[in-house]
Amino acid sequence: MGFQETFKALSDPTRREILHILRDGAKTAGEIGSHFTMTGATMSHHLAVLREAGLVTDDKRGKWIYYELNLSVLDEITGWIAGLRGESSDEK
Amino acid sequence: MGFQETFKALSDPTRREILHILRDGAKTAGEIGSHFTMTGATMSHHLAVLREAGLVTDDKRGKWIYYELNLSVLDEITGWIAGLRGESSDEK
DNA sequence: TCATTATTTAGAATTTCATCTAAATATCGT
DNA sequence: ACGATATTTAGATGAAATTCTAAATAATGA
Repeated sequence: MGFQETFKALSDPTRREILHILRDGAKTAGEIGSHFTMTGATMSHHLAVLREAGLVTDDKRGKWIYYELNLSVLDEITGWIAGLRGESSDEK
Repeated sequence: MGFQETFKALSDPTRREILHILRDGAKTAGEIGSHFTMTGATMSHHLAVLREAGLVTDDKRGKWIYYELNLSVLDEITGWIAGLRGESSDEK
């Protein structure tokens, strides 16, 4: 994983909004997509970026794939930021 | 400003390392650049991106331009992440 | 004022990214 | 097995980002 993929994933407004939508629980790709005007293929791409960054997990149940927020990666981000404040940290 | 520029700025490893280098105080563009192999022009570009995102401030003193970390923007990031944990926040 | 040093700006080359359309895969219900 | 639905994959396109070289700007010191 690493900060590279995480920050890249967070650098797109659509993807940040997706995370926001997932605050109150898992949703299917379709439900998430219904908040946007882009095609399903584009949504699928964004969800893949978020998944590869570890920011969401996916869970296939029958016909649907449920996406859910994964907060632990965000903890690493807050940790990295804390490291900038003096507690010396190694990660770049 | 806004999250767009901030996350974009943080999504590049060189720029994250620059922030790290600035942990222990302001440094000139040249001092910062000496940690990397890229040209001064490229460094200047990265510093401009960080400045536009509000992550650093610059202070011209004679021949040199000192760059310094600005932590307040990073507070907004931690706030945004906290908002993902339930405290409903509006920003995307 | 002239040469030198520090840094930025301009413009070009290459790569990466967001998005689309079309096609593929998988599952469900009949 | 068939048709409909949910989602992904493949391939293309245009826009944005990173990096470079070369030129410009600004400040210093002789």
